[in-house]
Amino acid sequence: MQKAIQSVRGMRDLLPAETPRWRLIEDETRALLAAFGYDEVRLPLLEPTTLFSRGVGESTDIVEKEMYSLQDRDGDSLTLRPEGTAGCVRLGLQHGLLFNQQQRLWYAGPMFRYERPQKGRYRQFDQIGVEAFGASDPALDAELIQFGDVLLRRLGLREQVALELNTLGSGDSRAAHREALVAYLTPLREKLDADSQRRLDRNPLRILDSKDPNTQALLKDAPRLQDFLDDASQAHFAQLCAHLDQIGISYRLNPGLVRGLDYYTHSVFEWVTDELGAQGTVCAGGRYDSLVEQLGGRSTPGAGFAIGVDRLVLLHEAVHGAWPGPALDVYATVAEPEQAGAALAFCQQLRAVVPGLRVRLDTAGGKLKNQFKRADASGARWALVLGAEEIAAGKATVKWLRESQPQAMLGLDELRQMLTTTGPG
RNA sequence: GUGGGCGUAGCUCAGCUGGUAGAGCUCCGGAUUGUGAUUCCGGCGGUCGUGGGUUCAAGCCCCCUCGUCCACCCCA
Repeated sequence: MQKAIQSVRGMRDLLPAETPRWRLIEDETRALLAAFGYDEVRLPLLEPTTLFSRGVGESTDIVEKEMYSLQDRDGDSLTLRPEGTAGCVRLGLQHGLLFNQQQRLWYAGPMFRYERPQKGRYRQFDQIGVEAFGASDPALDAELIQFGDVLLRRLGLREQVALELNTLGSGDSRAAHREALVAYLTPLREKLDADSQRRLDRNPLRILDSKDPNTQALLKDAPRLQDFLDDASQAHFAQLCAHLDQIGISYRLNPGLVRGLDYYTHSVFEWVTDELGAQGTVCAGGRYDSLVEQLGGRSTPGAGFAIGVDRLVLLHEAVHGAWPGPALDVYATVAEPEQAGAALAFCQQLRAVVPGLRVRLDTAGGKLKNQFKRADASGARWALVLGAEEIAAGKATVKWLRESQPQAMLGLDELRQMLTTTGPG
């Protein structure tokens, strides 16, 4: 025996028992996106590496150590997309969709980051990205949050998820605060915990969120981002909060909420649950007014968020448990191998006459007893027997597997009648 | 990248102080010539994750390594 080949670490297979739950979440999201007037785009999985180093930020964890990069045959550096926003902006610029226009776009598919896998975190993971361009009004930020609220309600997950909100202010105010923070902390460097010492160079904002009590004590008099917000930034955020109040969406202000991607400005938000362990962020996003310019376009405001499909699936499973029902309505058995051809024909006639009916024909053969065992295990509501007698009469024997109803031999028309008038089981 | 838990049949797991690898479920056959979910009988199924070491003897002890899960970090 050859050594069995396994899937790549952190890249999962989805088995038949799980895919219906995925489809439920994908279908609900797609329907809601249509209802909000969003248009679908499809993006390549592979992009030029520079798109991400320029878009996401040179010194972010994603770019520094998590990208799957490879050399193309002509020496160009390509990267498996670690997130979707940069690619979506690239698409908009390349096709002239952004300048002086309003665009509402969405896309779905896998993203790739080289991280240590754990619950809710995988090297290939699925996102549905929602992006809106051309509007700087906080009403857009509010609508993106409203979308998340409605989606979570539709999935029956709203009670398990809370909204966290923060503002980073304009690019200028963010930079000024960062400078002041670094100036304040640098003399204290030796007293910080190890993680925060590293953050001091990379992402000082995150130090504010340190779990180390010693570090927290040192931060008591640290410069606060709020004090650096200019009037316009403050007004923008106040307006967003007012909108949310008006549509009845409650939120928790979290000054420690700092998105790890460099492109965020003004509002940032996360939908968070505590039912998934450490990786509890189920959707997250914010405004990125300077990203388009950073990627070479005319300055265009934008905002968006990403839905972590893997995590929504996990949460749905944790909250709603077993799901869904059986995948079959009818399981057809064949008495002897000689009747297989006629059975193939009969099953297809049945599918044709009853649209949507799910009919599986047993092709494993063997004793009728075993075919019935499989019929039972399949979850189907009815079993059919196709044998010499039935074929000769152009009929099939129908047996109810879940209810006590008499077994009967019926023709195609009677069968259609019975199956279409029987309510859902 | 760091830390901890776990790797024994297709699945869930037992396996004592080192002494001939087990159970339940699944699957197949039979009791029942063409009828499941209950019962009874029988059967298939294992390089004990991999490689090395200690020992008369290793699933068990030691070392390496791989995989997996959870956490840190970070993020969807």
